[in-house]
Amino acid sequence: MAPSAVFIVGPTGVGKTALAVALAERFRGEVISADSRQVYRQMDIGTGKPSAEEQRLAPHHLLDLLDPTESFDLATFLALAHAAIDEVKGRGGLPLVAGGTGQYIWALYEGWQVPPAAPNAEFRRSKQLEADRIGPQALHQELAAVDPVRAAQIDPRNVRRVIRALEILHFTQRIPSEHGGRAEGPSDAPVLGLNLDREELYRRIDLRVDQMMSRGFLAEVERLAARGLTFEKGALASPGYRELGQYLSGELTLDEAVLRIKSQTHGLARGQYGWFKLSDPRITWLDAAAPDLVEQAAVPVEAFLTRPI
RNA sequence: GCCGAGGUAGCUCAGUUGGUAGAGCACGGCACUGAAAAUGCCGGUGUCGACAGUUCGAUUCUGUCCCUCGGCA
Repeated sequence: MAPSAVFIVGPTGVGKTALAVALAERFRGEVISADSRQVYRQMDIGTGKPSAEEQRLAPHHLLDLLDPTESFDLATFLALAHAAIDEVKGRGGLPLVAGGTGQYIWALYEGWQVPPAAPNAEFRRSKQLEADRIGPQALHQELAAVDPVRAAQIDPRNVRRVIRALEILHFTQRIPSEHGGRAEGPSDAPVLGLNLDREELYRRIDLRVDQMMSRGFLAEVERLAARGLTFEKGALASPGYRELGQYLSGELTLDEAVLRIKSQTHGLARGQYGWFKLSDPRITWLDAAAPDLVEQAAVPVEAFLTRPI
């Protein structure tokens, strides 16, 4: 069985945190964040991290674990999330996994077996150089020669994916496509999806970006930039941080940057709907704008808590 | 009121020596098993301001009108 927890999913800005906190208060729950950027310290405003008040109302896990210079990944998330879930259950609480990182959510829910090859920066760097030299197609053929199955699944132009497959091959000495699979059977854990029609969602996102700006987002980015951090890759290669970084380096005016943050965040939300599909039968979709949202969400949670074991 | 410039996609614009049009951004969709807010892929969404004239055919040429922006009054 996948972890017995309640999952709360949906695009950025729909109110996942608020619902998670409300359910936590009601069911003695604790929130486990499934968010690839909220794990970073010093990235508070731009990641929409739960406020101090929200964190006071309900215990939160998997926030503020790393410095923005460090890297985080799926396997680390899974280990930490499982540990947090066990810990919460151990004290009789209800784990509420809430977040917008689709890969993390489904990997946890479905029990993915991640190929046991830790990222190797040196390997990746040298393969990237190779790709620059011989071209993405040639690198892709290198993979196809040993693992045509995996190669067929990856667009040759997606160098990053090709390199990852080669990395698995190199460090495990096993064919990449033979890895993977799921360790656990289907889960009966409820997955609550928060939905908002696109126009309304964009309106809320735009409003939220403006609020972030008035709450000191720029100062937050200035502090990071002052440390000499770059915005091209890693934690800071994210909507908001990237654009304000471009403003600080003079590539954009502040108005342009804010406009771009909004549209980039719209794009993020669109991408999240790719992971959380309205047609997915596992997801119980709720209207995020419903006045009785918490009541509606409580129903499947009750059913889950009182289910026969 | 006069002179000039201009009205083409949601926005900023290009273009058609007459054969119903295309870029960027925006927007829509897809993939995803240790970078995932990452990375890669696909898609043009349109009364070419309105009406009339010339023409086989007008977004393109002509006329009138409407609107916008400058300048002069």
